[in-house]
Amino acid sequence: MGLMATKPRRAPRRTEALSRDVIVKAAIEILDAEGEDALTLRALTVRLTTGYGAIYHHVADRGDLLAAATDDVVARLLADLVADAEPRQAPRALALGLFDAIVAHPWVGAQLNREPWRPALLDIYERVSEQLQALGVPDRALSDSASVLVSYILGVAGQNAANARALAASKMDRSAFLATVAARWSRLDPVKYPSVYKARTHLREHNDRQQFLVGVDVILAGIETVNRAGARPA
Amino acid sequence: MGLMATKPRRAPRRTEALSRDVIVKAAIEILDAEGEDALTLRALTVRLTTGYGAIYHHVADRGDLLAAATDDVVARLLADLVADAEPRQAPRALALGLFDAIVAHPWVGAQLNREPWRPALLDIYERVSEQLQALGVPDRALSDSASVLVSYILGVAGQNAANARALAASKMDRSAFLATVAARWSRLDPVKYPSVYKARTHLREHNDRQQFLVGVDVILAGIETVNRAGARPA
DNA sequence: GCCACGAATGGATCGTCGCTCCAAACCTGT
DNA sequence: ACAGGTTTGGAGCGACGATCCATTCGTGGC
Repeated sequence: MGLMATKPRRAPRRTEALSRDVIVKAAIEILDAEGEDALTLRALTVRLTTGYGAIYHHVADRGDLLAAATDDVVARLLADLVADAEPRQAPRALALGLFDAIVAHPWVGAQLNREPWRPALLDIYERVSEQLQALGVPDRALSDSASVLVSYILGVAGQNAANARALAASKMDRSAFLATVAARWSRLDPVKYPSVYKARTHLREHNDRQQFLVGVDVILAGIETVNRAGARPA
Repeated sequence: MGLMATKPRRAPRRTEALSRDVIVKAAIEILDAEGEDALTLRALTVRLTTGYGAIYHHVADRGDLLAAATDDVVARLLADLVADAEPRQAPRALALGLFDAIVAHPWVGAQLNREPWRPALLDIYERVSEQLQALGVPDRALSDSASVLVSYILGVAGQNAANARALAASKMDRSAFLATVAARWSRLDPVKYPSVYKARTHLREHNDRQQFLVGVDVILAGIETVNRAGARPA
């Protein structure tokens, strides 16, 4: 075996140590920049200039990584959202903070829906419960009330994630995409879909964030009404 | 070229004609029996004893197939749900019908969340709008009100789909799975999660269906309250 | 009666994915 | 110096969705 001068030595080791945290941060950057489908283990190895083994040494699997990224974003958000002094505004502020975070990171919305038992959603549920309790919701109605609000937030989060995915897949910019959607709605049969058809004119002035807030207000009003009226009939 | 007596003839053609509808029905059967991950094109070719080409001739791609299956289930459901004469009960009946359908076909919940612009959800939105209108919700508040309810339903649907996926992945039966979940909740830190911890005792007597209905009532009460109180301040 | 042509079909094949596995490289204590 | 454990890099596996093309069927024109 003579000239093995240039035998394919394996690549040198990374200088900075790898860690679960470094990997999660890199994952978040990929997710935010290119969407959830872009987070592949191969893309991660390229970005971190490492191999699969190194990553799987710190992370169980892709699901674990997505969950860790979601927990990270949600935990940071909840930490930043200091409790509003005004109890009546507190749930709104919390909900709006979640909404904004999910708009900024649509993949978080998808993940919360995919695995609702992970810490991220538990934290959210806990915070919502506390604020509803501070608002005067009786203990016996707390878990039901919190569930309604959390389910609503999850629903909106999921739709937001779906829209972001569709936008990314269409490879158009935001305004062109919205125009396409509006055009498709206008082509709907007004006989089969009278309500949807009527709503299409509002599409231009439509504001997702404001509509979300209206929904929160409706639910808060409903919680109040139900607990005031139905004060334990039994 | 002597003895080609047993040259590998391709398999004979199917006798009954293939069609988009036959394929969709087969997909629904697989989805109901084995969950959404089990719907692979290979499984479909086996079940239909055919090849990929035949399927892709009738169906654009896997997403198209899932959407078609969802549209089929939802359309059948909405057709069966004849309008309740009593307007106050109509939205509840609709919501409950959707809930039951999604419990029976958890993959429908996931798909509604994944692609909320497809006909299935449009139909749902339309029906909800009609019934809210019949209930006396003013036109200007219709789209917002319908959105809240639909988003809530979507949120619950998504959680249900997630639970079904987790149950299937765990390969346990339903009661063993619930016991595992309850055990995990009991191990939560009561200091960090006081509200969740308090709610754990209700887990035994917990009824998803009833909780869903409570949520619907809360939202309906909220819609009514908001529209009574805020009668156009401007 | 036959043939030509489009529609329908079966299956080999491709590229990509998540993940496993193992040897190489590194670290640490003795 | 060296042994044992930890961390790293990357070849390779099986499964997936999707494409592609040769084959086969059905059918309308002559």
